[in-house]
Amino acid sequence: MKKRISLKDIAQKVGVSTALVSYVLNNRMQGRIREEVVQKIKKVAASLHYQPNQVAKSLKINKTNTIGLIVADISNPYSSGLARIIEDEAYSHGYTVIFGSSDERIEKCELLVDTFINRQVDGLVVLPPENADKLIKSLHTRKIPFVLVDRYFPELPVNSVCINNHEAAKSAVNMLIQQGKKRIGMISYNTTLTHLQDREKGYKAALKGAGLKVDAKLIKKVMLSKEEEEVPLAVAGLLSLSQPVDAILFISNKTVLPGLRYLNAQQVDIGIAGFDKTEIFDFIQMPISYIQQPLHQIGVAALDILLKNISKRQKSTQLFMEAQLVNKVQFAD
Amino acid sequence: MKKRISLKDIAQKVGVSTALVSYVLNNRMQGRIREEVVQKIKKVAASLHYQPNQVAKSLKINKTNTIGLIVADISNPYSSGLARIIEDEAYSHGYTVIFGSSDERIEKCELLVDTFINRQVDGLVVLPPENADKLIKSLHTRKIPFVLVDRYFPELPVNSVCINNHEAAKSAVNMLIQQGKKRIGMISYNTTLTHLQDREKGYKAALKGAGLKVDAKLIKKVMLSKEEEEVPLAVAGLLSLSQPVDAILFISNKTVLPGLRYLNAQQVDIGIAGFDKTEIFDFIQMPISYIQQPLHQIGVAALDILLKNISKRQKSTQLFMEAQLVNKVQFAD
DNA sequence: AAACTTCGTTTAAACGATTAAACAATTAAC
DNA sequence: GTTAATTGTTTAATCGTTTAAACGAAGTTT
Repeated sequence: MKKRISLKDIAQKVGVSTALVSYVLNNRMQGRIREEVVQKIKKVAASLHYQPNQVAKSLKINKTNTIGLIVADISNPYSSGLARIIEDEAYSHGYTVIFGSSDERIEKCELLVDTFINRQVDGLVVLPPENADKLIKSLHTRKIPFVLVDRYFPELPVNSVCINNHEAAKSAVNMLIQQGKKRIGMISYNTTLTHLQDREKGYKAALKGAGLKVDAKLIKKVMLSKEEEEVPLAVAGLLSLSQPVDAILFISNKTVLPGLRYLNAQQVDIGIAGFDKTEIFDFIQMPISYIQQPLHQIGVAALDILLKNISKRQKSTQLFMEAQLVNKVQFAD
Repeated sequence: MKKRISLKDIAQKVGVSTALVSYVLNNRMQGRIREEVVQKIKKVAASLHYQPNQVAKSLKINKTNTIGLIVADISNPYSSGLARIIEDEAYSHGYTVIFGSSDERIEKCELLVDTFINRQVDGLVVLPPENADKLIKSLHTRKIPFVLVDRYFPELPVNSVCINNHEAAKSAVNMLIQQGKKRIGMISYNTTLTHLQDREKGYKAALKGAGLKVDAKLIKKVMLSKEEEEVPLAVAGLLSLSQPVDAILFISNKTVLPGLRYLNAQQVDIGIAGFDKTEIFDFIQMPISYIQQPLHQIGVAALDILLKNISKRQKSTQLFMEAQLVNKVQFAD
C-alpha cells in the first residue's frame, strides 16, 4: 500500500497552509477565503484523488463514525437479516459497521465489546447472550451508547428493541387451540434468557386461557446451540408419551428445522407453530403457524435509538414491537 | 462516552514519561527498565483499566488491523456463511472485520471500497459484482492488498479463490444424464460474470460429452437479483416446450428456490441439479443433486492469501478449489 | 494620522500513541 | 583518574487531521 495523498501534499502543491486546505475541503469559513484559492485547492485535491484519512480525523475529533454489531452468529438468518438492515441504516447515516459473533458465549461477547471499544466505536448494537447482565451494566455505567436487540434484561433500564414475546407465543398457541388441538407440547430452552421465558409464559397463559391444564411432561427443554442433537430427541419424547401431543410450539427458529426434519422423517402429522419464517415452510405438507417478527422495523428502530444516543444524551428507550402471526394453510394436494 | 484513560494518565500517576509506559505495556526494552517501575506501571494500568486507543496506534503505525469484506448481500446464506468464516479467521489473527453489501451493483461496490480505504483497512475480501474489472485493476495498481472470492476476472492476474465451476457444472449434468435424462434444461443468467459462464460451458461440455445436442431453447436466462419473478417464468417456459425438459440445472443458489417452489406448486417431478445446499432439500420429495462448495476452505484460503499479501509482498495467487457433487436420494415414502 | 475593523491566511497545539535519539548517572576499563 | 561502556529514563518528533488564536495587510473611522 503506497503512500497516500495528505492535506500536506495539497498544501505544498498549492502553496498554502494545511489549515486552509482543511477549511476549504470541509467548506468551513464560507466566504472568508479567496474564491481563486478555493478553486485551486479543490482542483488540486481532485487531481491528486485526495481522500481524507479517517483514522487521523477520528483521532482528532474523537468520533469514528463506526458502530459495532454483536450477534450470536452472523451466519444465522435472523442475525444476517438484522445485519443487513443495520448496515443499510448505518451507511445512510454515514456510519460503517464492524461485526462479530458471540456464539451465545458471554466471554466471547465481552471480548468483542472490548475490542470494539478499543477501536473507539461510537456505539454498539448487541444481541446479548445469557448472563450478559454484568457486561450490560458495565456498558451502562461507562456511558457507552448501545442498544440491545431481540433480548432484554428486565431489571436493567437500558435501550432495547424486542418483540412482545409473551403475546406472540400466546397467539401462536391460541391458533393451535382454535384448530382443535388439545395436547400442545413445547420445545423450549434450558435458559435464563428472559425473552425465551416470556415465550414460555405466553404458551402457558394461552393454555390456561382455554381451560387446558399445563402439563410439565409436554414441555421439553434443550440446550442453546445444541438444537441439532437434542431437538429430535425432545420431539420423539413428546410423541412417545402415553398420551402423545397433537401439536408442538417451537420456541425459536433454530429448533424448528431439526424438529420438522424429524417429524417429516417419521411421517408424523401434527399441528406446528414456530418463530420466524423459514424457506422450508413453502415445501412442507402440513399447515404451519409462525410468528413473523418485524425485522426491518426492529433494525431501523434500534439504529435510530442508538444514533440519538450517540449525538444527544437521551433517556433509555425500551421498545416492544408487536409480532404478527402468520398461518400457512395446507396447499392443495 | 466519558474520557478514557490514556498513557498520559498512567504516566502522571506513576511519575514517569509516557514513553516508558508505552515500552512497559508493549514489553519492549526487556530488562532495560527497573523491575520495580515495570510492576508499578503494570499495576496502575490494570487498576485504571487502561485500554490502548487503537485509533491513535493505527495512525502512528499506519496499520489498522482491520479488513473490509464486501459481499453481494450479507443476508444471503452464502455471503453470511463466508462472513462467519472470514470473521473467525480474521479475529484469530488479531484483525477485525468491517462489511458491506454491494447488491451486485458496481457503483455501490466502488463506494464501499472507497469508504473502506479511507478508513485505512489493511486489506479487502471482495465478492465482486459484474463490471468490476476497472475497480479491480485500480485496486491492483494502487497496491492495495485484496483477494477476490467466488468470482474472478480471467484477464486480471490478481488474488482470487473460487471453485472449478466448469467441472462442477459438468459433473452435475453428468449425474442427470446418468439418471437417464435426455432433455436437460438450464436456468442461467444474463451476465458477463465469468464464473457463471464457466458453469454454462460445463453444462454444454457435459451434454456434448454424452452425445446430446445443445439446444438453445433449453437454456433460459434471467437477470441477476430478479430471480423471484423471472425464474418461475423461465421454468414454465422449459416445461411448456413442444418437447418439455425432463431435468433442469439451476446455475445458482438464488435460482433454485423460486424454481423448486414453482415445480412443487405445479406438482411436476423432474430431475434437479443446483448449486449450494439449502435447508429445503431435506423436505423435497424429488431427488436432487447439488454442488457443495468447500466454503470453509475457501474462506480460510482467502484470508490466508490476504494476510500474506498484507505482510510481505507476494505474487498473486489464483486458487480454484474442487467442489463436491452431492446426491440427495429420494427418501422412502 | 493614530486607532479600529475586516479580510485572508498562517501558526501551532492537540488528539494518543510509537520510537529514534538524547541524556544523566552509574559502572567498567585501562 | 580520565575515558568508555552500560543502564534507566526522558525528550521530542511523528502519524494526518482539526481548529482556536495569532497575524499582517488593507480598509474604515475618527
